[in-house]
Amino acid sequence: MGRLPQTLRSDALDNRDRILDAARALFAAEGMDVPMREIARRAGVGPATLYRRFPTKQALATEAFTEQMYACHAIVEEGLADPDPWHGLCLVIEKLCELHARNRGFTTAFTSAFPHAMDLAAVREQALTSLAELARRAKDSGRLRPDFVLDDLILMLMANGGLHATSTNARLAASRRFAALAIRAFQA
Amino acid sequence: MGRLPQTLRSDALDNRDRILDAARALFAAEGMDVPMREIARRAGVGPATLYRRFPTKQALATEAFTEQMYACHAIVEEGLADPDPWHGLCLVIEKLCELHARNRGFTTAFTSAFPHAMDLAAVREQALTSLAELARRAKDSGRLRPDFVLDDLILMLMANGGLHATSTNARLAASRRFAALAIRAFQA
DNA sequence: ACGCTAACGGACGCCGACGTCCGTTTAGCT
DNA sequence: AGCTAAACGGACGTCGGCGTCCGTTAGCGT
Repeated sequence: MGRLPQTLRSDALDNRDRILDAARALFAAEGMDVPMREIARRAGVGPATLYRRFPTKQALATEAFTEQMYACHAIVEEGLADPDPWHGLCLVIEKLCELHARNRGFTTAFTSAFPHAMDLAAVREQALTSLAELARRAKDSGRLRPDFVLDDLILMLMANGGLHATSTNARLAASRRFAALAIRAFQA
Repeated sequence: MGRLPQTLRSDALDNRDRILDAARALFAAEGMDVPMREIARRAGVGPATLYRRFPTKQALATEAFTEQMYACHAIVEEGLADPDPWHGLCLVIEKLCELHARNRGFTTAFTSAFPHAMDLAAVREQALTSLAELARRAKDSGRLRPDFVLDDLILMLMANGGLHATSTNARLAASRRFAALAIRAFQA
């Protein structure tokens, strides 16, 4: 039972990065159902190389979206740092909707697609905790409806994912209007 | 160039009905991406028979959803008949959301999937006209926000389609909560 | 009852995506 | 420079859905 080397060769590492770049671009533009081979093609590698690094599409997606996941976290923290909690919450809603609108695939991966928690679950939970805290403060400030629950926001984010449109710009516009409506629904 | 008979034989007509039933059931439950063959299997016919009646999936969907389309129309008319226009509009929103939640496929067919207007366009337009009238009255009554536009409602319906869930019941629950939020967003 | 033909459905070939194997290339170390 | 094993990628077999052809069945009119 020989030990595998933990350190990738330089060319292998380079290919890995190119694969992730390609995956991110294609997932964002086309959604989660792009063929694995197209990602490989775009990255300039053979299918075998892709499968060697990421045995399954979920593994690839998990890796590709950690970046976006941390972006979500950052957005929430930023909102939490806002002196006006209601204003912070509004910013969070707007920015999260925009982020999701820019990434066709991220939304589906985030909400339904991957039932079993891809490793991002931890970050997700942390973000949710911060979000709950932000909501509590906003509620205290009297601007957020007292009967608001966190699930309402999650529901809205999931619904935001239903805004299909061929062009990214159209999706962005729809998403912005939707965020505005969501905010109106939440305010006291 | 022989003339084709305009009248279907009795067994053919029977099969046609069974195909439509199967299609409606499967489209509602599984969404628009069920294989044609599964519809045929469920209807108890061969693939050839299915393709003979409906050369394309869109043709089948168009026929299968006319019923739902008229249901939409009826819902809007019912809302229009309500003495309280705001209450009527709320009912319309709730019922439309529920209808879409019950039919996984209808939403996608209705919103984005079929770019070129399936024959239902006429009914759709008529429903939209009635809806605009209802909105006008609701606005006059002062309960609906003055800056409401019809597109906002369409946006919400599209977003409602993003509420994925494995079970129909879960989807229904989510849809109801969503409808309530939408109504809150719209009221003055 | 019988024949004509509409209608049926099993079977076929095609295609695109999948995941893997294996002969070839090349990075990295001496 | 030369060697070794890590890494590559083209090629392969499989699978599932698609749309069609053609030999068989059975409705309907006489």
